[in-house]
Amino acid sequence: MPAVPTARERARRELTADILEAARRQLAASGAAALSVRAVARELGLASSALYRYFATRDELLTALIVEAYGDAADAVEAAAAPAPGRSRRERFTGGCRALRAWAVAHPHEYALVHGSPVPGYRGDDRTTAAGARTPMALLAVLQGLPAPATPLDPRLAEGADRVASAGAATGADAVPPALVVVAAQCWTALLGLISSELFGQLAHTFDPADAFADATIEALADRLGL
Amino acid sequence: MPAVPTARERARRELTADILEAARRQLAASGAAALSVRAVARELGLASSALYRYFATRDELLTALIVEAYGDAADAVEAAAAPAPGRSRRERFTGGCRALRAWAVAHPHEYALVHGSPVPGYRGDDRTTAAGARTPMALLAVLQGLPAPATPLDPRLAEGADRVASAGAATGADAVPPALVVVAAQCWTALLGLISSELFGQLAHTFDPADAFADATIEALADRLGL
DNA sequence: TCACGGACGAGAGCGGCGCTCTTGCGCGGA
DNA sequence: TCCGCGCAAGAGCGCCGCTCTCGTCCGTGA
Repeated sequence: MPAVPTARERARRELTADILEAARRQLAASGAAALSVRAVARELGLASSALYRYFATRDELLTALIVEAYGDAADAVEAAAAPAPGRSRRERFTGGCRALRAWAVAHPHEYALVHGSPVPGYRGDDRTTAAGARTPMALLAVLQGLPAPATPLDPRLAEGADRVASAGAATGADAVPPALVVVAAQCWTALLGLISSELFGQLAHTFDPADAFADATIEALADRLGL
Repeated sequence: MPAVPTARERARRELTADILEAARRQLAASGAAALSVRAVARELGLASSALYRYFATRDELLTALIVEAYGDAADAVEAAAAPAPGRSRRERFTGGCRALRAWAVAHPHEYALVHGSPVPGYRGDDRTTAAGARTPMALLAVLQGLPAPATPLDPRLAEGADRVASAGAATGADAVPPALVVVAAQCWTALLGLISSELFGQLAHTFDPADAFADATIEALADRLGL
């Protein structure tokens, strides 16, 4: 590994980035199922077989996009949920939630890719699960130092709550009581349900457009967390 | 339309049913994206072109399966949420929610078909939205006669709540105060989020297996509705 | 400096897909 | 009885993911 990369290495890196960019564009335009290796190659003026030197499989290309999407969403949420002067804990939480919804509305295909039905046959690997943990952990970090809810912890949930807490400890999101971790997880699934329902048309002809409904729901989640 | 169907008509009906059955089997085995007209035809010993006399398009076949899936889920939920001697309102609600989750766990591909990311390019039509309304309406009907929650109705949500209420009036699910309709809709999206998170692997390495987590979440929803 | 190995892109090709069109056949209403 | 329509089959089009082979050219070690 030389300090100065060879022309080959530079070219490889650049072409890899170009492929990802074209794939990203196709994903945003038409969704994951419509993303085809051949179309990406066409857009780049390459033979489709050439792409397989960079991504062994369509699934690998998709995995790269999934990791990217998780990262984009997490960036937005972390920025909105970060501590800031004059920003209350409740505002950090609701801001983070709203940021995730806004990102999802702006990037529906990317959201569907990571939080919709898994692409058939696709096995999430460590890269994707790690990338996917960032956003919920950012929201969990907001709850640090909050008192446990009045309702005691269901013993059947203790193991899961500990797993979450220990995962959060690595990212500084420890010191959240297990019973609160459970409530937080419930709020997390509720938030995903809210966004998915809106994007996937479950709210058709009811609360549509859904801005007010989303805001009200997020406030209700904050209430439930005691924020 | 004769009282006695001709042999042609009988044959057409039977073959249509056979096609749906084979498609159902493929869906359950491999998911919606893997369902192919050609494979269904192969299973039935037909030329693939013959199937297009019965379903003009792969999407139409998928639509029929979607309507079926909605119906199956609604049957299960309605049975569990129906009034019964010695069954409290809370039990009807939580039973209905648990029934939906149980159906989803038993039929993950069907659940993904109706509540996952929409099949790209697929436009839900009136048939699917009508079929999809049955389950939430069954749960809403449980709330008939319940008092409105303490928090007043957000005026921005009044229109949507009215739409839901008027849709529910046709199915006997009227007499639910608008503010409660909003909370019910929030619980509905939360329930979908709970089930989707479990099925689509968002809970991986945390609350997995998710039975206890699901039960606790459903009880929390009942609490929130004042049941 | 040169020769060789390996990375590279192009092209042909395989099997599968959704979907269309044509062809020939047999049922059923006039 | 005879004609028309519904029907299944087959060929075919353009797409897909993926593989293999082949000629080329870069980069490195001798």
